[in-house]
This record gives sequence, structure tokens and C-alpha cells, in this order.
Amino acid sequence: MITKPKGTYDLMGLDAKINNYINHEIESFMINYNYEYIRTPVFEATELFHRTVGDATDIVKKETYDFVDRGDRSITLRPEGTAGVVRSVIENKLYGNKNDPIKLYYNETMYRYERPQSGRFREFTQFGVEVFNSNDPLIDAEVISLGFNLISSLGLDDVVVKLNTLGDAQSRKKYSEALVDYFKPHIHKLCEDCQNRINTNPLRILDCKVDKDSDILKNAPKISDYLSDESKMRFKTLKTYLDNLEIDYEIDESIVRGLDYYDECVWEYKLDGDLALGGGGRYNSLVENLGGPALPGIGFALGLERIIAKLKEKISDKKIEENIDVYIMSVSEEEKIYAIKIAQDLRLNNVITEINGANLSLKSQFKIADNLGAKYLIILNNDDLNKGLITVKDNITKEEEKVDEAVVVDYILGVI
RNA sequence: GCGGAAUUGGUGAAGUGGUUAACACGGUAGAUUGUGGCUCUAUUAUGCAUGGGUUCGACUCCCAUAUUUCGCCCCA
Repeated sequence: MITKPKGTYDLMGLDAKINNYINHEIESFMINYNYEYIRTPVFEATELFHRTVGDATDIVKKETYDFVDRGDRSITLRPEGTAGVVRSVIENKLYGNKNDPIKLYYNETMYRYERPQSGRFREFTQFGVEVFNSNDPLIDAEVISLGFNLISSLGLDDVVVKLNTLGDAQSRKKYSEALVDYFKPHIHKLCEDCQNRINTNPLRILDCKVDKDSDILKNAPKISDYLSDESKMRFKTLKTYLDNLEIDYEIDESIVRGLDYYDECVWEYKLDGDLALGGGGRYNSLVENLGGPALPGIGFALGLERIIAKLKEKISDKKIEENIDVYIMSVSEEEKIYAIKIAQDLRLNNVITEINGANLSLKSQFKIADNLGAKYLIILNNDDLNKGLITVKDNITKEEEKVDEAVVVDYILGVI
């Protein structure tokens, strides 16, 4: 038997229903917030991710799906969504004659070559938004609150925004250097991973699970001491906006994010159990670094698999499972011809209709109709059909009625 | 990349180095000659992830591979 590749899954059953429900919710949110859908390629030039995500990040160092295509091009399956969107914005000059924000969203599969575990796959789905051409904290607030409101409205009402600021690119750089200077003399007291982090991403030492209670971490330099006045001010403004929107957020200086391109505000959406559903940040240098104009940007991404898993725990099957309206029973060939025609008429009138599609006995059809939760049964019968009559049974009251075949659709529409 | 635990019908699963692999749900057929849901009866894995090996004999022991799962790293 051929099995699925490691870290992939087949979306089906209840998961698929929840997935569709989430996508519907996303669609309506995006309409209301006025974001436009964008779809970029699954694969891009490898260089794009090296320049955006960062050469030194683990994502690029050991987690990408890289291959050389038949034309000797170095190709990478996208490990995240921002890089492709930024590339597209530059390539298509979406900023051309605009002075208002460019608001985009995507909802696509991503690929990372890593060991699967809880809520983690090699092919996974991220919904994300990106806003370009505005550096206004008002947009920060809109984007952060959008994610928060979306997660809440899906039914995960214990979500909290963990918020931090990294300052502008220069502050971030200075702070990072200060951390290295501070940790260097103590580094042998920290865990093995931290000893690597000091070279790769010193900010992440602050986020270490092993050393989190160490005095060395507690006494480390604070980002707040390295922020420019402007960064401090805009962070304060952002908090005012979020307070006003009644967004449940906490300042958490350990939130630093793994990708290199972030500056200013960064945040994660977390549930009670500390599970991160997603996160994002502002990236004011990224577009320019990729050869575009000096266009500020901000965005976040949510992992849909994790949201599906959480919703599955919370929502009962019944809430998502939709009952069908009508089940049409038929046995003989003559009855089947009527069945498929009535089904089509009902379906085109928005009545959820199912028919006997497997040559089942009448008894089986009754059972299946019940399993599907059919509200009405149409029981076709040769004798009645010859008289132009069709039996309609209310499957809740069990009452039956013989209806003229010409008006059966109208009859159903009248009682549904 | 590193470590632990798993893998038995459509589903949930029990099980033992030795003839027919429990039990339950679900499915099918019948009791009920075209009106079900309850009940009863019959039936439902020629096979225990895949490939090797040990053995007189392997679903059971060993090895490898694949997949799942739980951690670490990292991240959504």
C-alpha cells in the first residue's frame, strides 16, 4: 500500500467541515475589513526565502523543501506566506499610484521539512494578511485586532494577544548586540541551545524554556531601554488603540519572533494552554531589502490546522453537521427517473436533497434517510405515479400526504 | 537533525510462539410478500503496516523500512 508522505494529511470528515466553516468566516471577515485575496505560487526562487526569512534562521537552514528543476533553477516550496506576497507586490508594482494602504490576504498551503508533532505538519495551511503602504499605528491596531476578532468569532474566546515591540531596525540591531555582550560572560551557564542561539538569534535566548527562570535571563537588558523615542511613542499609541477596541492583550518581552524581517510591533495569538495559533509583526525594511521601494508593511499568519484541532475539542458535531431537507426514495427504474428529476428541481431551489444512489432496498433507504437527518421523505411508488401522485412524509411528525406530482416541489418549498 | 511510544476488518478494539483472531459499533440479508428506526437470526479479517530473519511453526521474538503519535530544536 502506498501511504501518504510523512507530515501530510487528508482533510476530510469533521475536520473538513470545520475547515469550510473557518474559510467561510474568513471570507466574510475579509469582505468586511476590505482585504483583497492574493494567491502566489507554491514554489518560488530559493533566493527569495533566503533574503526575506533570513539565511541564519532554521526555517531556511534546514526546513525548506528545495529542489533543482529541469531548467537548473533552484526552487523552494514556500515555507511561509509573506515572502511571496512581498515579491508579488514589488513585481506587479501594486503600490503604483496608491497613497492608501494595500490590504491583502492569503489562505494557502505552506511546506516545511521538519519532524511532525502535535499541530505540526510538513504541508500545512496558513491564513494571513499583509498591509503595505502605511506605517500608521492605526493599521497596526486594525491588523492585530482583526486576527484577534477572527479567532474569537470562530469560537476560541480564550485567545490572548502577546504583544511586544522590537523597535526600528536600528534599535533592534543595537539591542541584539547588547544582549550578546551581556550573555557572553555567562553563556556557559545557559543551556546548550542557548549557546547556539547567541550566535544565530540572541533574542531567542529570552524565550528559552530551559533557562526561563534563570537570574541571568531576568537581569538581561530590556528592549525598552533601547527603543527610540519614536518607537516608544508609536507603541504607546498602539496600546491606546487596542484598549479602545477592547482587545485582550498582554505585553510580553519574550515575544521576539523567529523571522529576521520583523521590526516595531510583534505579536502572537495564544490560547490558555500556551499554544500559539499564529503571529506576526511589522516589517518596514523588507520591501526595500527585496529591491522594491521603501514601502512599510505589516502582517500576521494563523495556522489553520491548530485552529481546526482546537475547534474540534470545543464544538460538538451537531453544531456543524447539517441535516438534509429531503430524501427521495426510489426502487424501480420508473421511480428513479422521477427521483433524479425531483431532486434536481429541489436542489436548484436551495433545498438540500439526497437520493438513493446505490440501488438500495427500501428499508436501507429509510435508515440512510434517518442517518442523514432528513426532514422530509419523498417515497416514490409506481402505483401512485401512474395516478400522478407522490407520497411526502414528514419525518418528524411521521405524517404522510399524497401530493400531485406537478406541485410536489412547491409543496416542499412551502413546508421547509 | 535527536529521543520515547505505537501500527490487528469500514470503526473502537481484545488477544496467544501452535488447529476456526474475542467483543462491540457499523454494513448486508431475513423474520416484516414496498414504510424504516426496537427486537431476534444469519452473515461480515484467506488475515494482524511493509520487507527480511530466527523457528518444525510467527499476528506474537529479532532487524530494517514506512506511517502515526509525544517530546527537543525550531515554528504556525
